Amino acid sequence: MVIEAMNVSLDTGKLSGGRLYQRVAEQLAVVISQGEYPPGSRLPAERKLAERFEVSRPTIREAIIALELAGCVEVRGGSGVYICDGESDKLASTNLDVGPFDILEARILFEGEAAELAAKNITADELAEVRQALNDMVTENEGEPICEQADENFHMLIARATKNDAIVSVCNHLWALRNSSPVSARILEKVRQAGSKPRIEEHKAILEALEQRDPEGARAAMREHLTRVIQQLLDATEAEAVEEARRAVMHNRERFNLID
Amino acid sequence: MVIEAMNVSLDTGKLSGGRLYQRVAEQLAVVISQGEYPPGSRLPAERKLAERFEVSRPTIREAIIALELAGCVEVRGGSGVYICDGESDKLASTNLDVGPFDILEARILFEGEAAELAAKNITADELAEVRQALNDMVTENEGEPICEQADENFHMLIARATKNDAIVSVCNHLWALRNSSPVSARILEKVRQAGSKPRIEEHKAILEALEQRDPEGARAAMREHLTRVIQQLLDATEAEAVEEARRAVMHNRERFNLID
DNA sequence: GCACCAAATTGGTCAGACCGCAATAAACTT
DNA sequence: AAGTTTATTGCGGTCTGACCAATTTGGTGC
Repeated sequence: MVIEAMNVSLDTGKLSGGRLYQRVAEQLAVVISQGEYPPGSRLPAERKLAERFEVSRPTIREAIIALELAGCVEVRGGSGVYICDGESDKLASTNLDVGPFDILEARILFEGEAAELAAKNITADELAEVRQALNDMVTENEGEPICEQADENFHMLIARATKNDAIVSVCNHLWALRNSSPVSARILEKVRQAGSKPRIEEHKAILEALEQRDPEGARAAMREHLTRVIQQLLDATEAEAVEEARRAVMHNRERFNLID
Repeated sequence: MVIEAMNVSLDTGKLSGGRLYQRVAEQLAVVISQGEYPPGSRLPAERKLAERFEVSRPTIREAIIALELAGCVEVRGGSGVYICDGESDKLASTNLDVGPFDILEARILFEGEAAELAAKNITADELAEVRQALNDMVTENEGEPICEQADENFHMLIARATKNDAIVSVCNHLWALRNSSPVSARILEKVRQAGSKPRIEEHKAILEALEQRDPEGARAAMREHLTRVIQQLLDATEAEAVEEARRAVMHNRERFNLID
């Protein structure tokens, strides 16, 4: 028997992840967070859900497993799937699709302060590592992925230099947000195409401030750097006139006139 | 056709969870961590794994999804399943047991900036919500859990007032760290016993700065508040002379002489 | 009203099939 | 011989339909 696969509609636009189960999990999370199934209540049977979301039962099962691992639901064999009353924390932090502007703004605020603290606590060894990351960015500027990696290393090394695990964790979180957001991915791709050589000088300024143990200077250099990245993003997205990106632009541009 | 189900041996003793996929995921995680499949390498095909673990392919898929959500592996459609060079990324951000001092220090840096931004963007409605949260803290100061909740609400509302989802996400993350850390829980419990009335005044100062749309004042008030919390933590832990907490004290006290 | 058992419901798992993508090998072109 | 295109192979992705096991439910008889 021939099966017609992939005729799934779900044309409400692609949500996160190319995987079907992820889209279903997200939809499921939405209807749950909207209160359709209050905490403690039971979700419809897998078979019904499969019918409702127009996917097969295995897919529904996978989505439920995702929610289960996220701590949103509890599965009791033979009985049903129950919504945990564990707030919507998990849902919010997992599914929140944060735009690149928000992420960069947060990084300005946070990494600026982190750089200031790092300048006070960084060791010679760590300075060497940061310098190495900068070198990687310079020498391998053609190989995009490596450059991206070096960029992340640069910033994470500074975070680590603060000797504060919470700061490391937050920076990790921000990079994870950036990498997981589909919107971010698309916009960042455009920036990548436009080339980004001048970033080197800005990173260099940060490094020099750190080397001189200049907290204020490090903070300023970091904010300067990230502000310029935002500026570049604004230009890139404006040139493309991407619909939703444009909305973000208008929304953010006015806000950024207030910063610095 | 009649299928012989549940004749699976797996008699290596019951592992976690009654669910098959969880046991398989655990076994898989073990063989991966033992180096049988080094980071970057590819896992055998799902069909082979199903054969090896004596389960069906759907079960293997579910186990792989669990590992994927845990950040241990990456699934590339049409290609295979690859072991992530894990590093500190997912594991660290999930398991990292961050101490309360680090969290508070990060909050000083981040929430201070967030408050500054919030003062610029907060609306009248949001101000009312913040004021309500403060009231909850005052009136129900005896009921600890409610007070805790009101405290969290107070800070999260300010984060939301920035209109920046990334900031909301980060604050969420910091509170999650605080709540998930066993060390934090223990130390915070001590502080709770010592009473914490004066916090009200500090929160009030933050609210007033927000009401006056005073960015600098809001930042200062927030940092003042959190700095005092740290001070209280330091005193509480010193009085108790908790071993590891004391180490943290020594480590942090000298550092905080540099801040502000 | 209560204990008990059978049917209905639900999750758990399985086997086999088809689809589209990705990587590699083979054939072709230059 | 080197580079480019195309066919092949393998893999994950998903679907279907079935059966198993545990729970729930409703009836039944006491």
